Amino acid sequence: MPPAADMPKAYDPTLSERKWYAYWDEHGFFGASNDPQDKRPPYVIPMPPPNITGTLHIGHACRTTFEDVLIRYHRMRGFNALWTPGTDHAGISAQVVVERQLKAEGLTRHDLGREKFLERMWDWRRQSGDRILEQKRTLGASADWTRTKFTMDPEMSAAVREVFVRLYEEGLIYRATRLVNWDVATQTVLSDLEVLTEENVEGELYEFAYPLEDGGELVVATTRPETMLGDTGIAIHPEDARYSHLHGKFAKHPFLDRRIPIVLDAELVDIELGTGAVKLTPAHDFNDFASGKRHGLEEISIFTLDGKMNELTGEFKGLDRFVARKAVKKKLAELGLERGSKKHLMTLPKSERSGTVVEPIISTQWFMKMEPLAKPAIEAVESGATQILPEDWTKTYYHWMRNIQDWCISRQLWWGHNIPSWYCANEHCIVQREDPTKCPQCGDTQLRADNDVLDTWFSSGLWPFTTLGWPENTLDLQKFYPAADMETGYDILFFWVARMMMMGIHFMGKPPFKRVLLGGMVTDENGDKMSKVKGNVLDPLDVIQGATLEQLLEKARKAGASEGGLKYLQKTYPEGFIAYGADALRYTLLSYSPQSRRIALSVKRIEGYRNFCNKLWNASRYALGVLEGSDAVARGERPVAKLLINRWILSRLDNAITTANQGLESYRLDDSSLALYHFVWNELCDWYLELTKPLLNGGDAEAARETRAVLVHVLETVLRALHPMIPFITEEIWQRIPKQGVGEACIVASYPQPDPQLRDELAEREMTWLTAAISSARGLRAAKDIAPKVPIKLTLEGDDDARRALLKAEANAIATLCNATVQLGGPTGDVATATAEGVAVHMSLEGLIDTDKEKERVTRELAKVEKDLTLLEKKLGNESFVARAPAEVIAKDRARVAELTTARGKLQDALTKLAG
RNA sequence: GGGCGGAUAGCUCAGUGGUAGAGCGCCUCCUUUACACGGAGGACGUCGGGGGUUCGAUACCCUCUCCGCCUACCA
Repeated sequence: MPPAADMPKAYDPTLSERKWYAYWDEHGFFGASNDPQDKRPPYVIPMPPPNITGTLHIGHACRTTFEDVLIRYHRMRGFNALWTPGTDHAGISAQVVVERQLKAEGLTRHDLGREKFLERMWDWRRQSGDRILEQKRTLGASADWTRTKFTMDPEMSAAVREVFVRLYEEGLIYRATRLVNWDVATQTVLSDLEVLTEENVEGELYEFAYPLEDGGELVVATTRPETMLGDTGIAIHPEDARYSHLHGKFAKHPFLDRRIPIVLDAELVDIELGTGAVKLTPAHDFNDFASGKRHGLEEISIFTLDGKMNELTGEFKGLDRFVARKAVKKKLAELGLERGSKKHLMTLPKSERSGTVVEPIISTQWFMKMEPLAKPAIEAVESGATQILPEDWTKTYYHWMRNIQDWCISRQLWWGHNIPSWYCANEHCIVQREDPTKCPQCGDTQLRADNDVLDTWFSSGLWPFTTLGWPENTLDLQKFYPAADMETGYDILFFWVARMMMMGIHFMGKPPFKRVLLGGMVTDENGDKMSKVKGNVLDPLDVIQGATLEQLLEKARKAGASEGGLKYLQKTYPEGFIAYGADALRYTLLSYSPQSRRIALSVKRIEGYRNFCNKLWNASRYALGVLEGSDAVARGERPVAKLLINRWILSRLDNAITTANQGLESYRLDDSSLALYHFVWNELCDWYLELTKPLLNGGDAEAARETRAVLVHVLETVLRALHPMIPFITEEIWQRIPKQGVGEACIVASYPQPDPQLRDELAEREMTWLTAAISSARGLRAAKDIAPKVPIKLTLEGDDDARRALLKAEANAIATLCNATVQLGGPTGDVATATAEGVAVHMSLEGLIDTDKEKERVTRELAKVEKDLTLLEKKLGNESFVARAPAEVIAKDRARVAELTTARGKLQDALTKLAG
């Protein structure tokens, strides 16, 4: 392999162009190749097939990365990383996007016609599928096994139909006429989860009077005056003395020929609120509907499906519902029935799909009973059969599952699985697996198919088993059900995960996965949800490959960004992005704690990890340069080390590897990545590499040999440890390392494992003394403003024999790192003194003018020591503490007191000298 | 109204019953032979307020305030 010489001085983030693939055979043996054309059988496609789709969102980048790290880790541990990754389900986003496109063109799907609309849906899905594929590939996804299927594939459709019919036969799916949420723009029913509420909309609480049959009037209040056209009752509270005489009487509808009964309803009416009398519109309000059922009131629908007034509304017929609101108010005013109006803050239910105000209407729809399905799904989590991580979410899961309502599964859309039901002339409903030719009840052959389709989440909820060939008992099904991990965002815990749990348990007898890993939602750096309209969407490809502002604007425009969105882009990224590389983006995404619900992705942070990659790159260049021409070779085993720094770095390496493994095993990838980051930058680069320099140039051949052996081992090992997170750069460097018997590529090498035997506590303790001495000396140099080039004279003093021995042994290293001449002993002559970790460093001030600055510095240091000392002495003087605190805590504090006391003495001496 | 979460350095966030951590930002110095995408040094926190438990609380319990998210309802 080419050595360091051909490595550019700066890390090139675009090296992700060079990619290594893993393959495996039937024995689970992993091999590797950097030739994408390599088709050694049984070659496993390293990428999902191109027929996938989904939203374009950096959230997917996050999940792809998380998943890929786990895959790579498992592979390196030697497990067959047969993985069942999350699918991109087939629905909602595509419909929203295409419908938005149509809206922009001034069209609705009805203008386009069913066939053309579906064509357009497929087009969009193909495009977005290609795009996601590209994103995943660029990010380095290396799945050994993918199982991504499109829920609209024909075989899926057959499975969906089977599920529907079975649930119908079991009585879990039924047809009912109920009040449902209706979207008047797209003309479909919505499930509760698809209705969004807009907070604190300023509305009007309008009051008007119903004339009573026996004379007089009853004043009611409403935020929706037009619904009075559908009023069939007025409710009063049974204990309301103001109105009790009206019970059983009737009001007269002012415009329509209708008698309106006055009923008592303690459940609905709040005496304090409004006028204390409630108009009832059972056909258009959920509470009124319930109240209407209690009192047997008529349900009169007054809207058409597109949100206009229907033929039952007399003169208002044909008006849009909001126009009708004004017209009704005008008419009431003319009749002298208006009784006032107040401003009223309320929440407005809107359709997630179209953004229009949702209208409750009475409609016949398909429903699914949820309670019998939810119960075992709750039990699965309670028993631990399925674990939700982070665990906080289990509470939310239980809460939702325990309060679950029946699910309206039919939609009046054109994109989705058809509901396998048919109706004859007598309105008999037929549900069966094969298309029927005649009605089994009346023999009618003129059958009409149900035009409705199923809610997207119905088929998505079946995904864990239908993609594996269900209802056939295939090998795949036996092998891959249940999956180990389900990795997704918490925002679809209810939509998708909960439904997969219920359906999986119902049809397969066990929950579909052992763990549910919920990641946070990726937002922009202000914590706002990414939205194409707002222009704050970060495309992973732009971050990885770089993009100019013009490119960003162009892309945003295409995606339908608003003017404000474009301005946001211009302001936030005036220069566009430079290429940060896939490794940097991956490392950034991993560094966020999975506990947090929000991942406020910041470009600065990505830059920080790009810098880390550069650091690693250059550390490797140094190491490879040092190794050149030597016989040092990495063998995957720890070399024997006698020298302090070598023993120390090996011990610290083991520490980092321990934490990395723990993190990977507990899905705390943030812990793993932080531990390795810290090891590489703050231990390997800041200390070890610097300390190898005096050893390698010191003329001691054995020391240099040992150091090279350790250096190559540490570098090779840490690259393997980092590989799952930053695969591109680690593979690139790893291929250049002189090594023997550690495999053909990092992607298939083994993951370093911790070994408690490798810990060297003595070395770690001694190293704290050494670094303390060096840092103290550097601090003194900085405090006295002595340029690095000017050599200084240091006298080192240890509190005990162990420290004195260490300082003596490492005098040469200290001299090199501090550009100093070093001797041991107490302070002589004019010196500046610093102490830490039981090590005092005296810097000679000969030839330097003594300044007040030095006094100031020592005084400050002394004050700090004394403050700590006072605190500790007070603590140790507390009898309760000494009596009750654990012995080791007390011993630790006592040792610290001793150390601080010595330090105080030295500093006081120094101060006296300065004064004298 | 109900549920869940959060409040820690200027910003974004980790964390722990034993005298506070990271990244970015800030200040000073340095182009030293791996790295200026760098190095050395430095400043900065009554860990939201108030109670309690404890020898000891930022951490555990209670309470208040503020902020998110989810959910129900508002004639």
